[in-house]
Amino acid sequence: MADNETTATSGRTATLSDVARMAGVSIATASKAINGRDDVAPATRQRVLDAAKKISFTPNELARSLINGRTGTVGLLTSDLEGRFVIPILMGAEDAFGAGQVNVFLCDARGDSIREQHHLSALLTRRVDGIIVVGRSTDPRPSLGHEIPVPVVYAYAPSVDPTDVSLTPDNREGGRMAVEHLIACGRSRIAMITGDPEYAAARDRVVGVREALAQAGLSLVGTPMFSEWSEHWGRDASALLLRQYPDIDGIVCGSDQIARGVLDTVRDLGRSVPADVAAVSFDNWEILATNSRPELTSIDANLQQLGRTAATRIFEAIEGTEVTPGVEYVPGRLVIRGSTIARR
Amino acid sequence: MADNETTATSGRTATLSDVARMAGVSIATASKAINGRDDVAPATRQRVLDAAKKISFTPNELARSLINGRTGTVGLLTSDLEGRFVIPILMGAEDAFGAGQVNVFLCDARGDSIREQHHLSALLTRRVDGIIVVGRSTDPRPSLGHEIPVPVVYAYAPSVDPTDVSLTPDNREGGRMAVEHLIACGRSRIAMITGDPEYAAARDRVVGVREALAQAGLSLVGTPMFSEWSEHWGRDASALLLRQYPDIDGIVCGSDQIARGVLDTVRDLGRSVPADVAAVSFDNWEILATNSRPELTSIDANLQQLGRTAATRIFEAIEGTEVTPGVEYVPGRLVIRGSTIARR
DNA sequence: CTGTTAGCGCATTCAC
DNA sequence: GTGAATGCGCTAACAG
Repeated sequence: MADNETTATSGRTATLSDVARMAGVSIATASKAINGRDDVAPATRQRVLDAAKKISFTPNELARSLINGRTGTVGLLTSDLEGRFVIPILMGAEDAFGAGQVNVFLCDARGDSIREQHHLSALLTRRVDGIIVVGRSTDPRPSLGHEIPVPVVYAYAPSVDPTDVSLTPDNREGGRMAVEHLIACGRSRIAMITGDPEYAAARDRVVGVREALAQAGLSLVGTPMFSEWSEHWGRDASALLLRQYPDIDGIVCGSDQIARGVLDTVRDLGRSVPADVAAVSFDNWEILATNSRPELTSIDANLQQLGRTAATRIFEAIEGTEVTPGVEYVPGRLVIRGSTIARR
Repeated sequence: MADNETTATSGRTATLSDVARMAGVSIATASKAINGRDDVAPATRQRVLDAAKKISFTPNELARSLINGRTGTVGLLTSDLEGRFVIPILMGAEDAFGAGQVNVFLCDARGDSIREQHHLSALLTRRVDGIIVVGRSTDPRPSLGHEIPVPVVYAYAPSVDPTDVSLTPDNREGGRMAVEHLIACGRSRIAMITGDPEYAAARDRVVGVREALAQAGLSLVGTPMFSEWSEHWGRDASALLLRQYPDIDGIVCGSDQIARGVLDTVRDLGRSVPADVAAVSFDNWEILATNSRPELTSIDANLQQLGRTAATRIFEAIEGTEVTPGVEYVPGRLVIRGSTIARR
């Protein structure tokens, strides 16, 4: 039960020399045959391939990597405990790399810089070809520095160092999109309830919101309400807001969670969404957005796209292409649901 | 901008022989010095260490692995797109392995068996020391077979093959815990609303619920309501249920999402949770459980613990310890909040 | 204590 | 076309 026979002659995993011996050729020839080099006689190649299959030979990628200096692996260094951001990014990266071509080491630093350093050295020691650093907020994070011998791309949280390559959601543009959509829905008395003001995401969205309002000759009703990213806050803030400004007809919510709270309160107050008050939020966290009454119109940050782009940048850097440093802002997309446009 | 000088003499990453040359010793001695072997003169060791630091030498783990046959990596093969289950499991596994000691390749097969096969070969080619397979439900999944030369542990979704090693949440016991808690809260008219009957998780929990009720001389009010794992269903089902059996005083919900829907409806009907109706659910998905009114009492599947155990089993198998095959059921834990016991 | 020798598994010259 | 030789970076016996 303990030993896993490899269907083969030996008890160990088969090596190329096993294949060569079995096919009656040299290791070199076996290598060429298996790697599809064209300077091998068709008959010989077939013999080698048959032998390889028979003993279920699996090339040892470690040995290959040792030779050509590339491992076909990248490290994904994250601090995003919950995995809410990192997973879509990881999926996007896997897409871009092509499944099975490149493998990803996922390391969770738990927000601890010591642990991050440990993981970083582990990754370098394993000779990853590149590193994607995923932060847990869009606030700039410390750079890993330039002493790292492989390309590094910062995703979600940009690096504070402008000479690094960073990708982050365009929250300002997101704020604009939210307001433009509300205006398109015929709203003009628009307020904003958002999360923790310590977060750049919260502040950036407000900036965008104000810009779009100004451009339409409007301005925010009341001041943006900052506190926490929770349903509780959404409930409390909207109660206060609607009491103070009963004629509000549109609310931009800093997150789907906040929007859920807002919906609860509006409902409790006997008003209707979207007829009386329309709500648009951020994140497009499906589990929240598609289960509310009504469903939430929300701005998706396109994280999977962000992951794909990150992978592409890594690739380019590996290939030697010049990658322009700096922060690249990845646009979001508006997903329209029932909280802004009534279903019929 | 393109070249990353390694602070060192050459333009390439430093190797052990660079260190040796610089310290004026042989490669072998340098190796011993760096690896803390005790047959090196203190002075020599210091010279080597200094040299290594100066050219920022990083040992090449690939070369090491090639020699000792172990890579210190494991593969996490998942089909859980959303990452809701896989992330806690991954974190548990990282814990158990010890951060930095072992690195994890995370591969998402997207529920596609072709892609899974690709990832599997990629992992084997990279010579991972073990593989953890994480399913997206607790329904048994196909085995990867026994031809695999490294230990495999199935987590969350057990393997259909009883000779494989599997770990899965104990949903039956979870069902019992839920009912026992409701009974302890003084409830006796208990109903159940749960998700898709195709899921073993849904069925297993019902079994546990019935067992615990029977043991207390009670039985379920009505029949278990199966449909989907959504808030919508929770709302609809509870409306129906409470109309049919107005004297219900406890509801076991198949998931936190369903519970959220139930809470909405109970509230809409002018009844109070937990005073009139107590609700307990499954998953303890914090974002849902701690943001409702009242917060949800929920059964946590202890996935992080499950991940830790999975890693431990892999470890044991690698070390040659005999690991008993079969399905191991990991107990959950009850997290009590306001939906069963009123806050004061 | 230190250095020499021999590989780990494979790909790549370059003669034959 | 094929195979012997060389080396990727490192460790593990052995000699000295």
